[in-house]
Amino acid sequence: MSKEQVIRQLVFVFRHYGYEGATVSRLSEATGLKKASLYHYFQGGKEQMALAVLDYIANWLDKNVFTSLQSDKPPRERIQAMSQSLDEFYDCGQMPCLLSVMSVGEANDLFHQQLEQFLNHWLTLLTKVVQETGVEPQLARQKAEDALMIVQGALVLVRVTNDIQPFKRAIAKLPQILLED
Amino acid sequence: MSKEQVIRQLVFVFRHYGYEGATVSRLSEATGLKKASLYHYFQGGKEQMALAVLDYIANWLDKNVFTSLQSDKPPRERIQAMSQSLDEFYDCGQMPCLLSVMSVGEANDLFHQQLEQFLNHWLTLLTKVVQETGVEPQLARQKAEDALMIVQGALVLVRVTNDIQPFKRAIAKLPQILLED
DNA sequence: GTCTATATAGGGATAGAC
DNA sequence: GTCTATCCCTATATAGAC
Repeated sequence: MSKEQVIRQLVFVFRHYGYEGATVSRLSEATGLKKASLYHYFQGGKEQMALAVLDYIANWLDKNVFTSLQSDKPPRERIQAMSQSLDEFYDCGQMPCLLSVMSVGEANDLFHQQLEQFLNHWLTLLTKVVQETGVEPQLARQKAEDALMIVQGALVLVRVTNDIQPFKRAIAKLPQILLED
Repeated sequence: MSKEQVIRQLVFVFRHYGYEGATVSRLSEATGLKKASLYHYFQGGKEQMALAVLDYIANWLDKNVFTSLQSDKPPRERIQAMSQSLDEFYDCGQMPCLLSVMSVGEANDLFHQQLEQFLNHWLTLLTKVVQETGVEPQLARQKAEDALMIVQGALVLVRVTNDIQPFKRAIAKLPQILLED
């Protein structure tokens, strides 16, 4: 089992249980590796496992979302590409976001820097795309924030109601939020 | 110290740390009561403390938000009253929402029923207000969902960026989301 | 690399004095 | 009602065999 395959299992646990809920026992069970083996891969312990997960997620989004945001296609197509990737990334809203679950409690103390940097990067890229459509910088930034807000909010609603429709609608609404209104 | 005052301190810890992060040690420190004293108030232990917190929050929102949603004033005024109460309830976005932090991991297993029932109640009341303005039931429900989504999403953004402006804007936008568009 | 076994700290929870 | 002292369990982490 490659290290990347291990990390993918860790991702699942951290996203669903949060940092404090992601016990080494659960991480061990999910990966099929005994605790000592996990510590062989990640000598910094659970904190390093979480960092590896954050890094993996940042790379995935960079490759699948941010790249298409920066392509040379028209803004609308780039937004649609992002929407599609997000639908996959959040598994139709059923997979929680690390930004949400890692910005709470002890995890927030440990990883705030990474989370903030990542979110700002995302917002900056989105703002640029909106600006290209002739929108003023400040308003473009607000639209970018609105877009991420509705996605994050939809994920909360889905978790609580077990209904993925709000997420589907939020994703479908992204072009309108960013390009119209 | 009255039991209500104790619960108010518990609320703070659960909202900021989530269920698994809200250790009895932290709860003890926050309330100024030693562990054994907490167990005197809440014989069901930490789970009962969380239930008391959920109950307290539900009552607060019922009294301060839901009541004004059901008043006999015009819809716009009721929405504005709700917005104002929410600004207070979330302390300008700096106080996390239990719906978000308790819908993760073990807490979600324990409290899903309460969370879902509460959220559905809120959505139903909001939907009714929107319907009164002549909007079809299905669209009214979507507007209600959009409103709660943007608030929940704003709370995530505030936690990660340490900037309360997105929350302020989300609150200010509620009348538009619910009554215009 | 992966395991069993174990060390150490902190979690939730209780007994019983005051 | 509140406390000190304590129990048991699980959490994180490590040692060392294979």
